[in-house]
Amino acid sequence: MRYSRFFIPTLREVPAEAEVVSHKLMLRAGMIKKLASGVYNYLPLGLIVIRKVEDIVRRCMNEAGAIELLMPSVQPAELWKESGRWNYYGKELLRIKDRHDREFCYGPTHEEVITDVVRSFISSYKNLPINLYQIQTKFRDEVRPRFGLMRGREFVMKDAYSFDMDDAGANISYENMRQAYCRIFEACGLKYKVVDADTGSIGGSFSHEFMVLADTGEDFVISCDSCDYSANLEKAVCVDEYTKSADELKPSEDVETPRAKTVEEVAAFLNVPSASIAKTMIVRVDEKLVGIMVRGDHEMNMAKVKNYFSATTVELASHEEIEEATGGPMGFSGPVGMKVPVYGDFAVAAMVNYCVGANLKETHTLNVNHGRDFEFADVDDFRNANPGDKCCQCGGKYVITKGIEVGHIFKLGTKYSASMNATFLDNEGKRQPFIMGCYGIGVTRVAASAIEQNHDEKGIVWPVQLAPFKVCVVPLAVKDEEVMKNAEVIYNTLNRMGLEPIIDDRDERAGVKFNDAELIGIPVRITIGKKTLEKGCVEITVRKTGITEEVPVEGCTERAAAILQELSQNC
RNA sequence: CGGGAUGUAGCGCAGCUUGGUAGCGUACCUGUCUUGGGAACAGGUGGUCGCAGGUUCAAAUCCUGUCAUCCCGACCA
Repeated sequence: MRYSRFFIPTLREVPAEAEVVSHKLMLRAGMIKKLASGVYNYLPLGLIVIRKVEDIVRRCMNEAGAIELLMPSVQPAELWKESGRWNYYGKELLRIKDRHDREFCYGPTHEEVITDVVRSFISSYKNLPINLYQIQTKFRDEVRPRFGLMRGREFVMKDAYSFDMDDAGANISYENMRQAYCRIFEACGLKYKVVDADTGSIGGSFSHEFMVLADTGEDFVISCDSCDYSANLEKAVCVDEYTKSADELKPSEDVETPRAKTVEEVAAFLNVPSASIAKTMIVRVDEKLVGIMVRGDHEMNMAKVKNYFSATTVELASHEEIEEATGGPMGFSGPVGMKVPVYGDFAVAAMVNYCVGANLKETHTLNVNHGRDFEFADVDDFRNANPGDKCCQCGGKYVITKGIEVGHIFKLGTKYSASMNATFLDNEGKRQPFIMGCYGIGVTRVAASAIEQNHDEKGIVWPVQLAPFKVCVVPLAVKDEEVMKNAEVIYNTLNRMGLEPIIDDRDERAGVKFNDAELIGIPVRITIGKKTLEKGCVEITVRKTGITEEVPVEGCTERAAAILQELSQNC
């Protein structure tokens, strides 16, 4: 590629809209351009990188025996009504109508469509298992798109769906995908972690997430410091490690706590540790209101609540609902006299003589005790894990790191095949629903997270595998015949060697070219200047280390190849 | 959806308090000169100041509404 004939609109300054590194650098490097909130143009340089990710994904998926197809991005409402998700999916589903007023949606995922395809054509166990995938643009009307490609509304995703005749087969398909995913992220040169995950609204029985570790990640990964357990925050199990204090129960008393609503405010006002306070959150589980109590220094985990009640929706109650449930205003809820059932976290169940809201304006009650003042409907794990908590597998300690979810695999079971009547005949001639799995990779998000993980103050430092160009040939004096002649020879040789070079043939000053090459993150730069050429040499600079070496013109391309080889192995 | 903020040239920003010819840097174009780390000089192109109302002789500036974007939170295969 010739730089002068290509289209890389780099920016010297960061557009004000960008907050995180990958977003800033993608804008500055001329990879993307925003069209609307969460909707981006993929400019040529960005597209090359996205295609690289797609190629790796495609290769690994094919090797794993999956078969590519392409489904429509616009889907009829009927299929979604059939699976029950038309109502369930909520506002994230972009619903549209055609000219005949028929309802459609822009596909956020394709379980319905693939199930429809498979039930139409596969009716015998002899054709199973099968794993079909596509790489396609999705649209999810996110409440708050942010961070550029990291959380866009429109994005490119690889989604695969497996169909098996029985549970054992489905487990094999799942494991097969898990391994394929590891190969994919390794091939992309990313540092990642596989974690236990909640199944969320896609449903199903178990699930793993693939997290790229980066400080700017939106997800928290809980892992154990002494075994291989890791899970996302929603899922990470908090064990009941508490022993109830044998302290004598004190009589309870109401105290006024003016203007103190939050646990921190109450703790500060009463001058007690927040761990001696129990907060009571009113949540709406489907249509029912319940109270959930967690220790003041803990956070309630909505996913755990949702799973405990096997609910479809769990939301924090509105102010009106809180008054309805407690008879008191928001901020002062407590379990005593509550009109709805109260559930306690393990940690609360071990507390004695604790402080709770009194269900009265600006009042809390001290020395409350369950068993005496109120009863729990049940006790379970309802909170987020904290660093230092006991590992649920080995008793080690949890540590917390940030990650970006780039892949998610689910074992779906018969969720869709049952609701959509997708069946086959088994070897006894009996009709059975397919056992399904689904497997997603955020292709555009992989590109963004690669930048989060690989950058410095000068710009992007692409892993060789994802670099839009592998070598940047920089002739310093475009008008110098000797320099240009050598640059062209080197460039052509690199091209023949398949090293995907770009030659910066622009009539720009050295600084401009160096800065752009560094910004867009080309792994290896070959600099051809008059001075070094007089010695029969060129310079090779490695983007990642910044180290420059002088090598003879003869053999400089082989040296570049060797460096690239080494770089891709170190990833 | 709750809270906060911002919309002025491709990008980054000033001007608004106290209404009176729309500015700076960068990018872009032309020329001279320069050429190993974002050169210099000279000249130039480009904006109905987000949009719609209102107040006023006069609105980027004041008022009302609206739209868009961003941040925090809630939510999220």
